[in-house]
Amino acid sequence: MNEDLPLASGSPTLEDVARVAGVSRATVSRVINGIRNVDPAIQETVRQAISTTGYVPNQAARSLVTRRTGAIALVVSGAGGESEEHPFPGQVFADPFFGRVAGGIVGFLRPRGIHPILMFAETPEARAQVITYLRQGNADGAVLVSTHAEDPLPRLLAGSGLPAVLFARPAKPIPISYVDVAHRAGAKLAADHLVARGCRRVATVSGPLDVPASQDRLAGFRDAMAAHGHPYIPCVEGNFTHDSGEAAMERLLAEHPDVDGVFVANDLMAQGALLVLRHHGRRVPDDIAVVGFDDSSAALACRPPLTTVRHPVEDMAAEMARLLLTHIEQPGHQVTSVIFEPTLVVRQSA
Amino acid sequence: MNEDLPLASGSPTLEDVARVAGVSRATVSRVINGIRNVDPAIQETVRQAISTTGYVPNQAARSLVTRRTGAIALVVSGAGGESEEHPFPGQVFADPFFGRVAGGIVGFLRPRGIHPILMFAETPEARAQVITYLRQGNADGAVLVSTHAEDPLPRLLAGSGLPAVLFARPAKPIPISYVDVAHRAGAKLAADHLVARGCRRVATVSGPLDVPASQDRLAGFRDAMAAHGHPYIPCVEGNFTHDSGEAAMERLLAEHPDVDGVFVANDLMAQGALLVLRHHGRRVPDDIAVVGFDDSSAALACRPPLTTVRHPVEDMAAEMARLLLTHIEQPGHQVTSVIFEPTLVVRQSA
DNA sequence: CTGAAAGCGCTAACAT
DNA sequence: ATGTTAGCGCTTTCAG
Repeated sequence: MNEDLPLASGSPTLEDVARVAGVSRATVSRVINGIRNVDPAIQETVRQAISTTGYVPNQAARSLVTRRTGAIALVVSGAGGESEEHPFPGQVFADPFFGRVAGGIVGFLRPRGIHPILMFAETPEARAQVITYLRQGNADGAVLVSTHAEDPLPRLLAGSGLPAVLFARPAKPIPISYVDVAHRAGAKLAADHLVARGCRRVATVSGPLDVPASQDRLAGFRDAMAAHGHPYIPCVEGNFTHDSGEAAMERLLAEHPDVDGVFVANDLMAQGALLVLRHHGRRVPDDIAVVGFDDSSAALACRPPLTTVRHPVEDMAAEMARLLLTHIEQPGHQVTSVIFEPTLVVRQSA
Repeated sequence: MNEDLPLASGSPTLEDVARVAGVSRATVSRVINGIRNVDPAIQETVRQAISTTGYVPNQAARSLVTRRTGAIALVVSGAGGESEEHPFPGQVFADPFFGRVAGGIVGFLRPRGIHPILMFAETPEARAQVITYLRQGNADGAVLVSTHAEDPLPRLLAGSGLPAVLFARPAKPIPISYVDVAHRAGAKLAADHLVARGCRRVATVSGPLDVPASQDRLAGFRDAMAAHGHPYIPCVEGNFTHDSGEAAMERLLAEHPDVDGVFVANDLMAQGALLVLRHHGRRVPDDIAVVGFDDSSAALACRPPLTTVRHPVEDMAAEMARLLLTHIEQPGHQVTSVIFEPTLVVRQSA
């Protein structure tokens, strides 16, 4: 090994390492990429050379030939029209839900040396930019978390032929892979629990009814309650925000003052509902039991702590990443959906 | 323009566009990169060729020669030791604060065609990976949001010579650029407001006292209260979480039952404090006034809505991105800090 | 098991 | 104003 050859200025390249180790570029490349058929002694020499030179591979050069970037896009998308209202994108990120998704994705991808590029797609321009960005080969594929039913991005993605996976089933059938939770089963868990604890006059606060998740939670809840002999379940529609939960609960109380149990379609709304109940002097769970959905950080911030249906977001996000990787590695892989089972987390609100 | 030349398989390259347009690669490159000195007629021909071929530039090839990736790392970092506790990284993302940072960064960077790569650096390995990742040229620089005072990453980054900017002043002096808010001035705003509304027995809940932001908010509050003739201000330390806010308020009430005003060092803790006050039957703001810090989404979720010191997080994040870009473009640029002035947002809690 | 050589697609001197 | 030509640093046949 030639210890003291002059290195070119700038950061060392394969060439430099090869010269120091007294071998060819190809050999250095082989040891770096862990390809066998390299003499152990030479391997050692090369490793030495790598550390004495302080060599790090140049990802651009590598990508140019392998056609892989080691990055994927993590797209948070809305339906559009939000551009004028906010000076900054990504307000939606205030929901702790997205942090959980990000955590799940990174947990799976990071050990594999892959990293997510964060993109918001709240306007038509932003959506077009996402597609262009992927086409330029800045990322090998995309995972998409969509907040609105009318979001056109899933279709754009499916049409582009780029590897992509959605969080949640699209509102209209689109040939694209996705992961989701069994919303109906989760709602049934809530219904069974409320009935089991003796609630007789049960109502629900749903999410926005144009999104499949909300529809399914509502339908699942009503079906389960019907099976328990409660054919009519009053419902007020919310939009998954804290404030809408308050408003919905307020209305429910006005229209059905005697409710003794309520299933709220997500924890953030349930938190708002709890505030309203307390304000009206209703004791939870004694006067009225409340079950949420998600088991987000909001559930623990509630008083009393919220009994809720656990949405395994991190596991789902990890699966989404895994699915994306198979689509990237096997371009012809068939469209797949993976459904997770929710569980009930019993705390004190019901 | 030669409409019907055979295109190579795969996606079209500059070469293909050039052939179709009947010009050289260099000319096509010039029009794509908006370099003048190109005949308008030829420009038009080239644009035509680009759209007929469906050409999109290959970013890897471009990066290889320009030494720019058009990506920066957005690093959320902790002090370490969190690896065993959580199966997934980024739990900290539950705090809406990070969503605001991300929004501010993207708002500034996206129009410039730059995107953030999300990285969590909660363990020593993860931190090393961040450095390696940057060295490999996967990103042109990093913005760092650190959650703990003992985080070693700022120092690693400063030592590496890679372009980087911090959110918030590091606990110990490090030669690295950062943006921050005038914590003392913000705390003074809170103090002045509490005094002006007639509070006489004032206390505070601070953040973790090993981080400069907490120290400064506490010191600024105490100084301002002293100036108003209140030399002794009781303080209970929290850690910026909802739960710690509850615990702190509980303790404050036990030790100083007669407090009539409290400055809580962030909104999440203030939310917890408000819950405790209500539980103890204290009316807010009549019996006791509460002022928070941040003006995060939690402030509006409080009952009553929280009077708080607005932390201009999005603007600060945008500035952080701007600063990083200047460091990337001018490698020798001097270390800089930018301090933002907070404002008081008066709602109903004080 | 190792080396030589041919590009990957693009930009940027340098010529013209 | 446009074309020619050299690479950027790496992987990967193909020989040996």
